Amino acid sequence: MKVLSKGCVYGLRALLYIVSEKPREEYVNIREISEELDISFHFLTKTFQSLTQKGILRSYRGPNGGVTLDRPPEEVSLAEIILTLEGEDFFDKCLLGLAGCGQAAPCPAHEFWIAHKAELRAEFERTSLADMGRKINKEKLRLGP
Amino acid sequence: MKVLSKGCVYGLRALLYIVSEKPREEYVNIREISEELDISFHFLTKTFQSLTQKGILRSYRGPNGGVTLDRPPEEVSLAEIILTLEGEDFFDKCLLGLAGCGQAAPCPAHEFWIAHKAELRAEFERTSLADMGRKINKEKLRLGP
DNA sequence: CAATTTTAAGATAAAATAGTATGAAATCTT
DNA sequence: AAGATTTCATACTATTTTATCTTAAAATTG
Repeated sequence: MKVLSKGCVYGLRALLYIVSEKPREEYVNIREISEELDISFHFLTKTFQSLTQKGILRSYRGPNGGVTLDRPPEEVSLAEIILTLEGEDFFDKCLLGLAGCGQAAPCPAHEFWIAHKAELRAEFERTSLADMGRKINKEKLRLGP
Repeated sequence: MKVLSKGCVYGLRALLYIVSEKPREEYVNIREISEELDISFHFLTKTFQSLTQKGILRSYRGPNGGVTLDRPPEEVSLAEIILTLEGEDFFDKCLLGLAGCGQAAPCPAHEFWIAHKAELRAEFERTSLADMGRKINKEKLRLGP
């Protein structure tokens, strides 16, 4: 049950690194993060662009530039990060992948699947970056899959 | 949030077709199912092999051969079908895809993710093929994604 | 024995995902 | 102002996964 794409996981790990290792408001060099977490620099760069556009990160170009959280980590939910990196329709998919599935023509799994997705979304909404940062296991952040 | 592979979805749709359209114990021609549901015959064939090996389906070769449910649909859970077609480790994966994540070295999402997977699994366990068959929307079964 | 139908394994193709390359724009240092 | 640094943006390539097709074998029927 692979739920998140690699890009999304990279983004999450990187955000957790920033939250747990760096002072708030300090611009962190992307190259440093990529080396520290063993993630391709250019790939991470792309992921960060989406997070910057969404207002989760703030960026600064030029020497000593980098990225930093644009808001306190308490105000960034896991849901927002995932929706940004996986697409806003993340929670809208039918379990059986049927395009026409919906209130009007529900698939046999529609009812319970919709309830289940709502629960999951709520859980993701109430989990903030700060919450996750607190639970972090620093050694593990850098270990890939 | 794509959770199931196409093979798994095909298998489910095909099982639902058998349950809802055919008398119990009657061998159904695989080619017929593949044409009726617009699924590649050979692909479906492979999927059915797994279901047969698992004892969900029973098969019969030769003229008028085919597949039929090996057990009453009340006794086949959605969980069993999914575990068969997606692999037995379906519910064991870390949200962040970290190989080392577990009780000993939990990732920041470990706790709630494990609870969530358990719930989902329970839901899948108590949903039977018969339950789903009852909710079926015949036209929709054949529409692809 | 000939026709039919599932089983099985391997090759091929298509799609999705991941990663790379390049150059432009912004900012800093001198 | 010039040159260095660093993010931004887009386009391209490679890899992996998923899906499909090909071929041939085994079982069953008539």
